[in-house]
Amino acid sequence: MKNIGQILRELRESKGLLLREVGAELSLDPTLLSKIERNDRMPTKEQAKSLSDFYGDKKNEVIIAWLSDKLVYEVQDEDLGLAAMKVAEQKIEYLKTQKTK
Amino acid sequence: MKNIGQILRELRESKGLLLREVGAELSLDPTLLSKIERNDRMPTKEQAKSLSDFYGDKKNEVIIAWLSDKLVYEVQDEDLGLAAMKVAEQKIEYLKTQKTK
DNA sequence: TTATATTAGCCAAATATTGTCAAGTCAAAA
DNA sequence: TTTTGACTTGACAATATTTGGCTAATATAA
Repeated sequence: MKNIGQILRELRESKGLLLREVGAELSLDPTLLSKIERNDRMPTKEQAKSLSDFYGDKKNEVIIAWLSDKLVYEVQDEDLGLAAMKVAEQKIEYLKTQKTK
Repeated sequence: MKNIGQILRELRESKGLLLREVGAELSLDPTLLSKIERNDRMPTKEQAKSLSDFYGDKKNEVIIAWLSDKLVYEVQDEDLGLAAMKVAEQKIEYLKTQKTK
């Protein structure tokens, strides 16, 4: 159950790349990427997208980690967070059935 | 599976109150409350709190609807939204076990 | 019609997020 | 020990988003 930062750091290191190398490739300031990998900054949607593309495999894993981290952040200090999460799940499932109509 | 706006409107109408009456009670501009009840604006945490307090019963229901709506909003047009939601749930459950230590 | 309730549009103020720079730490190489 | 290179940190300006609330429009009912 990894967070987006961990995943990105592991992916980068597994390829032996430097922050500045990935940064150059994606026009992303290396210090910003550093923050992202330490979960100090949340990547924007575009950043998450281009990072997941860049690392090729595990695209969905990256996006899911990013999205789920945002969700956790949203309810992190709410007593009813978990309950709300379950309701939200049902709402999404319901919306899905609606869309197919 | 109601959204926050529906719930608030139903609660208000069930008590026969006007937007301006509830607004006056909570120092909330009636036009803002109108937007909230139509899901045009998301109430702030404080507004959600004071509204749930105001309506007394169903406090948790109001808060859960509010939080879950925010969560749904966060992933609404993401293909992986539901998958991310499930991961987020696990992350929260994990964080809970950590806190009790 | 007139009065009252609600909704819609708009925009300024407040708040939050983002990108970037300069300075800092740390470890390994020279 | 000094230097080098990779990364981290803190601060701040630029941007973007959210919020509150005004005025005007619309609806509903007497």
